[in-house]
Amino acid sequence: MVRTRFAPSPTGYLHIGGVRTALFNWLLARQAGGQFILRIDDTDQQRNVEAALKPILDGFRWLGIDWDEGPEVGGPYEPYFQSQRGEAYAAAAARLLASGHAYRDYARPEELQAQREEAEKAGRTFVYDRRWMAEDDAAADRFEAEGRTAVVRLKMPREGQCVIQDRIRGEVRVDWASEQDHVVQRADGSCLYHLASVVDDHDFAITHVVRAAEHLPNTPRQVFIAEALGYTLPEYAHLPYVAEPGGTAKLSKRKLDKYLKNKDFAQLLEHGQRIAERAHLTVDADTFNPVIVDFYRETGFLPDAILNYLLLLGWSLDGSTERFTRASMIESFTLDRVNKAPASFDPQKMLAFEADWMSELEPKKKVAMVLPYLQRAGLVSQPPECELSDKLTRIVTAAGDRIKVAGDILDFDFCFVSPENLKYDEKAFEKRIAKPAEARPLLEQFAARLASIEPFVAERIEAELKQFCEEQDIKIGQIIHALRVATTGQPVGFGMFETLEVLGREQTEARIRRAVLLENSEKG
RNA sequence: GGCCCCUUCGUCUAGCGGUCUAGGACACCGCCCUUUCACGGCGGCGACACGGGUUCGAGUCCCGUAGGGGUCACCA
Repeated sequence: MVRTRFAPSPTGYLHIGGVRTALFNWLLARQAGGQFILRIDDTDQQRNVEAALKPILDGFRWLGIDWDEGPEVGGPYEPYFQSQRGEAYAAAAARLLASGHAYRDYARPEELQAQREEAEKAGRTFVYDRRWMAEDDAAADRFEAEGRTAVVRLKMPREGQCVIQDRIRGEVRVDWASEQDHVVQRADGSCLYHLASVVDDHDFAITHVVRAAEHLPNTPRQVFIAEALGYTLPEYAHLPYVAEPGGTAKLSKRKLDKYLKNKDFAQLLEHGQRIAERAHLTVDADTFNPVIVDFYRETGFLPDAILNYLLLLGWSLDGSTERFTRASMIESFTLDRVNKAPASFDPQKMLAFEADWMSELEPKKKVAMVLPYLQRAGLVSQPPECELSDKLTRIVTAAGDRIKVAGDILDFDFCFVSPENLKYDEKAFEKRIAKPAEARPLLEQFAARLASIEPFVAERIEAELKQFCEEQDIKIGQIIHALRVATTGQPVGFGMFETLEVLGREQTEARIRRAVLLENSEKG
């Protein structure tokens, strides 16, 4: 049986690095037919755990990373909130005390701090001399008479080594002497994270502790606690962390300013912001960025693409397989092929995976993804008219790879506005319509021929325009750019004939006539 | 600073002593396709951090050096 867990603190957002850690845990459990558990590390007792947890659970749900036990679904080891398991931790602390693996310590924080600074000044490693350790009740009484209160501290070994067998790093050895007598229980009886974590992993029957490498230095003390409590150690696997774009430092949500200096990161963010703005999304400036999962959901990424990208950040099957579906990643994932070195987050490659997955999405699904953006932008009525889905299918098909994320549909907003509301790109209008002397007459003449195109479909439109060019003895390039600007307002877009078909005969004609009559000053 | 971890193209990586004049992907640069922008096709640029060993032979094993990172709480 394999049981893995991901243990988020309720912080109000789901970090992309956290998703990768969760993904690896999830993969391991799914592949073995085991369980993936979500445990909430809220020993810090925040005010509004529920609200801070929601974005995290929503994020996992959206990504399709489902948990077998945890918040909302419960499970045989309820509760899964550390804040509700204080008694279990306190009992463990008592056992540690009883067995002599921990002691009551009456030091005041400032006293220890002073010792610490002194040691640092003298250039030696701080080792607590256990001056305020109470080994018996008499000592405890004496300290209490001084008005001191006790915390429970681990009585760490001061010789020998802790040997950790890590599934990714191999054997890691640390001298016990370099460890501190960590506090595991406060004077008020509440317990600290390391004790809680070890107790939970044991009580929840976790078999594999797969977590970020930053926890590696914490592992000796956890091993000490687990062994003192007589627990069987779980398998440990410390993942290299996800590094910042273009760098090697750990990706953090608090260093956005720095990441903005990375061109690719800034570009991705701007891409998202443009979508948010046009779709009138109310986004939280604090969490709307490529480090946080919400960003991808709100701009219309595919969960499969994100998972695929994250899977390959620090793991590979071989030198060439890039594309993984959920099923294939569950089948192929193994811990021993996880890399040891940090992998830097590459916004461009993330987008490349997204584009790839999007290109294989059937039109029907694309339409469904894209529709909410048009509705929020106020470009289509709500509920949509029945012809709309047909129109959207044609747009989405014609747009093809140009729609990388669902929100990109708003690049084609010109399909949905009335001729008088069409906005023209100024430079394009100047270059293609205002300046060339032949543009307006050609447009007018072609507009006159629209009526004869039957049916009004791309193929027929193309034939008609080509014939028109032949008659006029011009190259197609001499009119098509003007035609594009006149009908879409844009210098670029998808196929011209598909565009006109989508717009329809009346719209096409009305737009050409408006463009022809338009003075430069009123392109608005 | 102590302790721990890491080190192949700009980035993600393949490589588990000879098949490596180091392979793939993203990015970048050309060319082709083309009504624009994309897509696509073809080609190009581009890396074993350094120094010692071991070995007939090292990207691959060992030891140093350098660099990078993580961590050192009555936070999680």
